[in-house]
Amino acid sequence: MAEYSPARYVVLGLIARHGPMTPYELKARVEDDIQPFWPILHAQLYRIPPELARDGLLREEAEEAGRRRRIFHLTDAGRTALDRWLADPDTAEAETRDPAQLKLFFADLGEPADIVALAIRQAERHRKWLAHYASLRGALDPSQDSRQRSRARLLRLGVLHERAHAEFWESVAADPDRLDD
Amino acid sequence: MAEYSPARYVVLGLIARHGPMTPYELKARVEDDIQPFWPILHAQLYRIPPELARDGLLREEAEEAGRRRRIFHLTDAGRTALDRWLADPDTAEAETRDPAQLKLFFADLGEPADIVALAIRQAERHRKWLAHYASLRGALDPSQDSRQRSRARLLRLGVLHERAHAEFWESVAADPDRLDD
DNA sequence: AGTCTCACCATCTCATTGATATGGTCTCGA
DNA sequence: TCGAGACCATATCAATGAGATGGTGAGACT
Repeated sequence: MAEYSPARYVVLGLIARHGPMTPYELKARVEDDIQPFWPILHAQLYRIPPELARDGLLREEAEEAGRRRRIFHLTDAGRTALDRWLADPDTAEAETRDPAQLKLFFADLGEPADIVALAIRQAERHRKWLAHYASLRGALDPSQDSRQRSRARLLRLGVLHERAHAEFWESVAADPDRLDD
Repeated sequence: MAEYSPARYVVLGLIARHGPMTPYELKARVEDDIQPFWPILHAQLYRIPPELARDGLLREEAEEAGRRRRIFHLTDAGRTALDRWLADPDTAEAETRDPAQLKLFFADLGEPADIVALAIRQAERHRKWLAHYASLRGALDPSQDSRQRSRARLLRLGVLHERAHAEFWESVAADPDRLDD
């Protein structure tokens, strides 16, 4: 059984959920919903679907009229691969790349005032994301269907994550040497 | 002024803090302390120092005896570049790549039981990291010096982060449809 | 003394992704 | 009808990812 990168399952999953799609539509959906926990450059979304089609997990269909965009459909093989991935509770470790934590790590090499300036900006940034996730969540009606519930579940993590980080940076701005949680 | 990637400042910072180093020592320090918020493949730590040396930010010195390892020293130009980076409160956005969140995002396409299995593993994983950070923090004496305080500050974020995630996944395992925080 | 073994250390290669520039196409309003 | 701007797609080159491979030296053991 072939091993695919997570980005490929993003493509399979989006098409499974929303129906046949062009790379351009994939790009829009990834930017809106997926970027925060799995960033994908838009160019990738033009490279990946043809590869999946070559492997039989998608089927390409050229638009008849006008722009003749390339529309990708899920095949049975694609659905099977997706199901297998979803059913597997094993996952690779999460990876984070946060330049702000890097600067904090090396803070002892710089001026004490730098920490505060950094912390103020970070707190602001995380507060913004927190508000964003909270408002997205507010717009949902999770009693509706399993898709809304799925979305609400993940947005809850977004809220908790951003809240923890916002509070951390705020506390650093207020007192860089605070020790307790 | 040239723009360097964060990985380069990791190299400059580690050498600034601990003195002249070989790539192998860099590798060990990165794995121990930096991996969680800025992963770097070990091969990079053999590519980057010669590049920084070419640009004058490091100076290479071959070991005299025995293994003749390549030892890299910080130059004045390197120290200046590092200081400028540390003093700049602007940073790029943090990036996260978490396959578990991806599976959670697409959970509505799979079986309800999959969510629970996934959540149990994730909770376990985050609990482990939480214990790890807590114990590292316990081993510090932050009244000592600014380096220990710096370390303690960042470990506090690690603790808060892992706690938030562990609690989230535990709550998902217990009740996948829980809505409140 | 020889040699064995393991930890230590370094580099190379090929595939994949990152970053971004470039360029075509359609719609709509002036 | 002809611009302007949104929509859409691909190409290019650099950087990083992933991991295989191989040398070196110190101490253990015969």
